Amino acid sequence: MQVIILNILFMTQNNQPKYRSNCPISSALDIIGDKWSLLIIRDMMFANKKTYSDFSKSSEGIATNILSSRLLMLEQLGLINKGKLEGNKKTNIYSLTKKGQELLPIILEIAQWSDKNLNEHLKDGAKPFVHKFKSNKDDFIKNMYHYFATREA
Amino acid sequence: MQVIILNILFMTQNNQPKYRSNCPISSALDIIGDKWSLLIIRDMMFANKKTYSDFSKSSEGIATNILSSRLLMLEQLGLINKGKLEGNKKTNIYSLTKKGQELLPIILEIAQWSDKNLNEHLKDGAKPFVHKFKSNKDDFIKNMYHYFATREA
DNA sequence: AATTATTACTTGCATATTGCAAGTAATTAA
DNA sequence: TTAATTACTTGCAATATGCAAGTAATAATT
Repeated sequence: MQVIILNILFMTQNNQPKYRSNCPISSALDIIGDKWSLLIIRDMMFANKKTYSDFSKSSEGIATNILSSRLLMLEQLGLINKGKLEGNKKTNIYSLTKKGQELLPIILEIAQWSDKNLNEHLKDGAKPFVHKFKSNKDDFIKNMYHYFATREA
Repeated sequence: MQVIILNILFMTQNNQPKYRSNCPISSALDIIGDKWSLLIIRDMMFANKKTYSDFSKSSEGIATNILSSRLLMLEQLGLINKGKLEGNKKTNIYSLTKKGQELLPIILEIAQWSDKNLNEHLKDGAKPFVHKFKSNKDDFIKNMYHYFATREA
């Protein structure tokens, strides 16, 4: 019996994550409903961050123990992969799986919501980005997926 | 100086909520980046829940103290309103503000993501709903906003 | 070859948040 | 007049998060 306790979800005896209900919204929140998971994903998507130390340098200042547990959880749930570059045995390279990449529309809708509803305190830097997303969401998302793919190669 | 401590965000001396950074994604997560806030919003949107006891009967089983603090936070941040029905001095009626209603696209994208990526354990009941959303997102959202408006009247 | 730096963590402990059970005060219903 | 409902609060235990320091392996520098 695996005893790894993840911070949000945890594994039952049969090694299945335990969800609060079978509602799709609730179940997603069991995974990404916290302050940090989506920020790690954000940094992978938009800042091309790949390594533990990359993530630990986020402007929000994630604690290393939280980072560690989140990376493990995201990996176990299949949102990210953990790998190495050849010729380097030290540095772990984290990358988004398809399942992880597909969080993009959620993140973009969040950005759009904030842009509209929280802009008293937000910097204007994200405005052109959000504006472009709004003008043609499907294209924007398609282009981002293509960008993810080319980045890997 | 107001000393109300909200569970996620908290107020500074000048009564402004304190965000971790000025990133739109991080700032939204300062508000809705927890396991419960979006579930309350979900219940208001899709189950037409309005009262404290409505919310306390969610299938995920929110604790009443958490419910209480979340309702207060959502109200203070302008995502929901608190009111009464005339002729009833007891029951509080909570309703979504525009700011709160506009979380709909986020929630729908979350539902779509779960439908695709978590469906081992999800019930099929939400499938037609998600399918309809996918077929024409803009229309779907417009119809939902219209539904919210007519419900109030 | 030896020292230093970097990377990816873990550990311990304090603080904050959540979960649970019980209690309360103000209505409203029987 | 009593009972039930509603909207909470309170106390305490359990979890999760935050912070500082430590560690082991690898890689870079001298």
